[in-house]
Amino acid sequence: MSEEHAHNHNDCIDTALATAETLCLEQGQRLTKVRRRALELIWESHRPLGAYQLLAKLAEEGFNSAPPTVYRALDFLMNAGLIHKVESMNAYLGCAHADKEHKGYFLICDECHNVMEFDYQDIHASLIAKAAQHGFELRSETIELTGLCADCRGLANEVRA
Amino acid sequence: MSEEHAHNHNDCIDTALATAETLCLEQGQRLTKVRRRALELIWESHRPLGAYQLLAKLAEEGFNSAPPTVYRALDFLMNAGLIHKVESMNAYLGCAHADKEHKGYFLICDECHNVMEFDYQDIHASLIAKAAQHGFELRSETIELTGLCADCRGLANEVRA
DNA sequence: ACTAATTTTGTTATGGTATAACAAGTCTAA
DNA sequence: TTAGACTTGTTATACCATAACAAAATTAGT
Ligand SMILES: [Zn+2]
Ligand SMILES: [Zn+2]
Ligand SMILES: [Zn+2]
Ligand SMILES: [Zn+2]
Repeated sequence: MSEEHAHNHNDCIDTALATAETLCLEQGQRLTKVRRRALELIWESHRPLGAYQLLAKLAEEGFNSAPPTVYRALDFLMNAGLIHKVESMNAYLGCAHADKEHKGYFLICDECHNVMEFDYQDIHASLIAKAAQHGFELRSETIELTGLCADCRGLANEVRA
Repeated sequence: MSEEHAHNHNDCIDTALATAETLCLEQGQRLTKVRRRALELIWESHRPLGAYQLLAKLAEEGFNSAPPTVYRALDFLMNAGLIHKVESMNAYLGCAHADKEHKGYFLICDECHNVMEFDYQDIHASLIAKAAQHGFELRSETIELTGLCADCRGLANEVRA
C-alpha cells in the first residue's frame, strides 16, 4: 500500500470527517453522533471493518449494542457515499473520494489486509463496452482485487523510485 | 443473457458434468455422489444458488442436511474450478469453462438474476498493469457487474442482429 | 411555544451465511 | 489386511443482516 504507507493517518481521518460534514450539510443530511463516530471508527485504519467489529467498538463507548444500530449507520454512510462495502470480505471501508462520483475499485492485500481504493476510467469504459457487446446495460460494478501490496512485497522503494 | 437465451439447457448440464468427470479423473479427485449432485443442482439454472438453497435440495433427496455437507461440496467444487462463488450475492454458479484456467468475470442481471460469465483478457491485462503501478502483485480478481441483460431490456434481437 | 409530520433511535426477534471440532465411516495402496 | 488418507456425520457455535414495532428526538408550520 505504497500511497498509504508512512503517512500521517490522522490526516486521512480529519479529511474524511471534514468531507463528511461538508457533504451532509450540502445534502441536508444529518451526521448524527453515532453516524459520525461509526465513520471515525471505520477510518481508524485502511483495513475494512466488519459490522460486528464496529458494533463492539460503538458499544464500548456507550452506544446501543443491537445490530440495527450499526447497520443503520452503515446504510446511511454508504448512501452518502462516505464508505464502501467490500463484498468479498463482508466489511466496510472509508472512501477517500466521497466528494467525487465514482465506483469503488479495490486492491486488497492478502498479507496486511490493507485496502487501497483506486479509480480507473479506462477499465470502467472497457467494462461498459464489454457489457454492451453482450446487450447488457451496466448499472453497478464490484471490482475487488487481492494480492500482495508493495510493502508486503518489500518493494516500496523500487516501485516509488 | 442473449448467449444463453433459448438454448437447450440440458446441454449445459451434460457438458458441465462430463467436464467435471474428466477433470476429476485427470486430477485424481473423487466426484462423489453428493458432490456430483450438488454440481447438477447448481447447474439447474444460470442463476447463482445459495448454499442453504442447495442444502435444502440435497436434503430433499436424502442427503445429510447439516451445513458442513453443503459447504464441503462447495469447497470441493470451487477448488476443482467447477463452480464460482458470486461474492456480491453469497451464491454459487456453475462454471462453463472449467477446463481452462481463468478468472470468473460476471454480468449479473438485476431483473431475471441470470448470470453470464465472460472472459476478457484485455481487462485482465489492464488490471495486472494497474496493480503493478501501485506496486501490487495481483493474485485474484472479483469482477461482478450488475445491470440489465439483453432479454430484460427487450433488445435480444437488435443486439444479436 | 405548540403541534404535527418526519426522521432517528431503541428493542426484540429472527433469518441467512459459514466454520470449528471431533467422531465415524469409506477408500486406497502397501 | 491393515494403516493412512480421505470423506462424511454430527453437534455446536460464530458471524452477517434484516423485520417489525415502539419510543424519542428533530424539524417545520402555526
Ligand atoms: Zn491513512
Ligand atoms: Zn500488505
Ligand atoms: Zn444453459
Ligand atoms: Zn435479465
